[in-house]
Amino acid sequence: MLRISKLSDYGTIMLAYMAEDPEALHSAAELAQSLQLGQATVSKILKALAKHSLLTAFRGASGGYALARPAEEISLAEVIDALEEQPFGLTECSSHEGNCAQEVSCVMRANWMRINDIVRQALEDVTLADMIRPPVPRRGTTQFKGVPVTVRSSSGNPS
Amino acid sequence: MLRISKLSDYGTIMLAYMAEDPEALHSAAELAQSLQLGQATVSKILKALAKHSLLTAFRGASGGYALARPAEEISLAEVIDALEEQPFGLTECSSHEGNCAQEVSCVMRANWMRINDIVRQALEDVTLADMIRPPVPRRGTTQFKGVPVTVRSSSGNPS
DNA sequence: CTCATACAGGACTATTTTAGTACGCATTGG
DNA sequence: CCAATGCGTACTAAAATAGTCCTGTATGAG
Repeated sequence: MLRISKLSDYGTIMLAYMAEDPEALHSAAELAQSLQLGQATVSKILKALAKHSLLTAFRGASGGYALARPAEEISLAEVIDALEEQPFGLTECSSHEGNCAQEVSCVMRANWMRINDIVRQALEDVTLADMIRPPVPRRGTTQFKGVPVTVRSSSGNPS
Repeated sequence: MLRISKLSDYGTIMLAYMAEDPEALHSAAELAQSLQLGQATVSKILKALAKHSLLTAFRGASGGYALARPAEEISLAEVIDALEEQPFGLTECSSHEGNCAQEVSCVMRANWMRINDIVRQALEDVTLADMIRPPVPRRGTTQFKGVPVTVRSSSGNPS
């Protein structure tokens, strides 16, 4: 379908949870407990996130995980990249080229890729910090209506 | 992952194929032949599309299918709606409410829904007519209206 | 120094989803 | 009438996903 995997979903929730207390070290056990998820599963997700440098792991007794970066700098796209198996792309064709049997499908590929970009961008424009913030119908400027999200341009000197 | 099903992919291709010759009646056999797909599969997809009024079916000898509407009026969102099982939504939570065990996840739901809207919109903005048209790098026409994809924002300001 | 705790990495199993096929029924043009 | 073609549904097969477990390594506490 058109849905992120449960692992990514969990991962987002876990990261959001950790983002609310970025200083603390969170162990797999704690997270599993707090979020009511299987410990083995939580552990698996944490490992993947650490491997992709979204989390920093501390081993040993009283170890655990902490966000590797501020929540404002972690986008959903990164989380998904870390936890989904397949590359990214709405269609198979959009991720790897080559095996289109038909011309029509090849013509469409470029179009799919453009749609992909839009989705991708939407995911990149939202950070963990945004996710734990109450709904915000609009904040300063358009929140993430396909445009600027982490808005700091209200004051006149964006970039 | 984050990918439409093969059925939707095929469906899009099939519709695009038909859109190139909207007057003609296309039988399942013909499509299977032309697009090199299994006839049973093609047939299954056609049925679903007809059921959702994207195609009009003609039974009996020398029957077949034809687009129910001009290609300009059929969006990818409709195709996907017709061919995907689950409702639509990047997360489970965004489609049906209720079972969030945690507060964090509930706070996030609204945010996911916004992201959903963006994706949805991107899919609604593209029609079959667009898909069979060559790549079209340009924006600002009626092509991929609405959603500017070029925005940036991944700069976090963690203060 | 030793041990319990906690992460690392990988293999494995179970479950769920998706893809693909089959088959009997209904419709219709020739 | 009958062969072509769609209709509906049930079923099977394959693949992807989710979830578990085991063995190894690091490290803080006692």
